[in-house]
Amino acid sequence: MSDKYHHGDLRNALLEAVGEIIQERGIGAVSLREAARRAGVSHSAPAHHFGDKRGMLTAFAGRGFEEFGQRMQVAADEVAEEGFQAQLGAIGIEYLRFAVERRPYFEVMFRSEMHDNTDPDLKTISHDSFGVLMSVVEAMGPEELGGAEPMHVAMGAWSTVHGLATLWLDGALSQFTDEDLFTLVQGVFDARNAS
Amino acid sequence: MSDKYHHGDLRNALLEAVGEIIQERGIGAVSLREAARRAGVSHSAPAHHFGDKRGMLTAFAGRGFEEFGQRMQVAADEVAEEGFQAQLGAIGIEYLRFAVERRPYFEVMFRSEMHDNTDPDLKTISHDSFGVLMSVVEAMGPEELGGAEPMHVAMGAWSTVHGLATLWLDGALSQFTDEDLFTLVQGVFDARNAS
DNA sequence: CTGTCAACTTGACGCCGTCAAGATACCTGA
DNA sequence: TCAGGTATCTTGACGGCGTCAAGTTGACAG
Repeated sequence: MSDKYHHGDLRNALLEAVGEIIQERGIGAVSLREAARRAGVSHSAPAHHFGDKRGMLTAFAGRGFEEFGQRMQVAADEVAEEGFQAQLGAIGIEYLRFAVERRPYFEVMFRSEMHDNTDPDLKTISHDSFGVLMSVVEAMGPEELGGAEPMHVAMGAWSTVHGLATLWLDGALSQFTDEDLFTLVQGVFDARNAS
Repeated sequence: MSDKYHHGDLRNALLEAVGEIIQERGIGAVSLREAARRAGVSHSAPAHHFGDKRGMLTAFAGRGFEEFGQRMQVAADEVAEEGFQAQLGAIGIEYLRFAVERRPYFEVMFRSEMHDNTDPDLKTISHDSFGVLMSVVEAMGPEELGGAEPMHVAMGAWSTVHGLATLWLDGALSQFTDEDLFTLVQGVFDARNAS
């Protein structure tokens, strides 16, 4: 399969390569030609599968959102019996865990200039991811919400973990280790519930 | 001055050009050569002032943090007599306002691969910006903090507004208008204080 | 076996960042 | 005043990049 003229699974191989490149050399090092090189094909083979660079990263982001959405759903389901606050906490922790463990996906997913955020498939799947959080909040009663709008509670939770994730990935929290990040988010959650 | 061999103020002109490029064509369109073109100099003139592309964006980020820190300080000072919660709110609003109004700066400031975040000057000035928020939180008494760690409260506030800002800039909140963004953050703050 | 079509290659174009070498203007000091 | 040095900017080159056009290969249906 490796020395065939037709690769057989080039599309997947290229997306795998994109992940490796980001992991090894950062998001700035991603190129169609480097991905092609790693997949063992010619420099313009990727264009036939993705159109252009943006198309390739859009497909990559789609893959990321797929795994992301599943992990959010699993995290929420696992603690469903422990109440809504536990679910929000679990989603938040899993959000950060995804950002750290799957950094290549996360970076492309939330960098609008990297992909085509008007792509219908991408819009659908990214919207679904947010739906996991939103459905938890919408299931909460007025007493759990403290009388606040569900949307405001959801956006507050989402913004906080997203902010922590991006600040950490951008090195703004270099004072903290990986370990610290999770004790930090727990502390932030606790501080919030306390006030 | 415009047709002199020596530009006279090239460094500033280039940084201005960078801002224009990002505003007009996005952060992906920034290049040393385009900045040079807009400043009316040859393609490799920028290298003499900034070393390389990363150096130019590091200087640009430094400019951004300078304005950013001043605005945070002014925002905190203006409502100093209204209490700590008012100060936190004012800082948060100003944070978002800066992200929206000065998007070119904000994007480069918080994209680690764009600049050199080991640069001593940049580290100092970005650390000072966070100091504005930190000093407000540290001035709060245990009753205002609800018994929580000051660092946790500060990180919670910072993460939330930073998350909102980046999500908005990345188009993840395309459902909301500019106007909505500020009513949204107010709603998020209110929802938090209510619970 | 043959025609068709998708998958991939080859080669070219202009833009990019970077480097080396050269040209120009300012500026100090005698 | 002017000579030399230095900072500033130009010119030209290199390889890597994204993209496009045209050609080649191989699978597969009839």
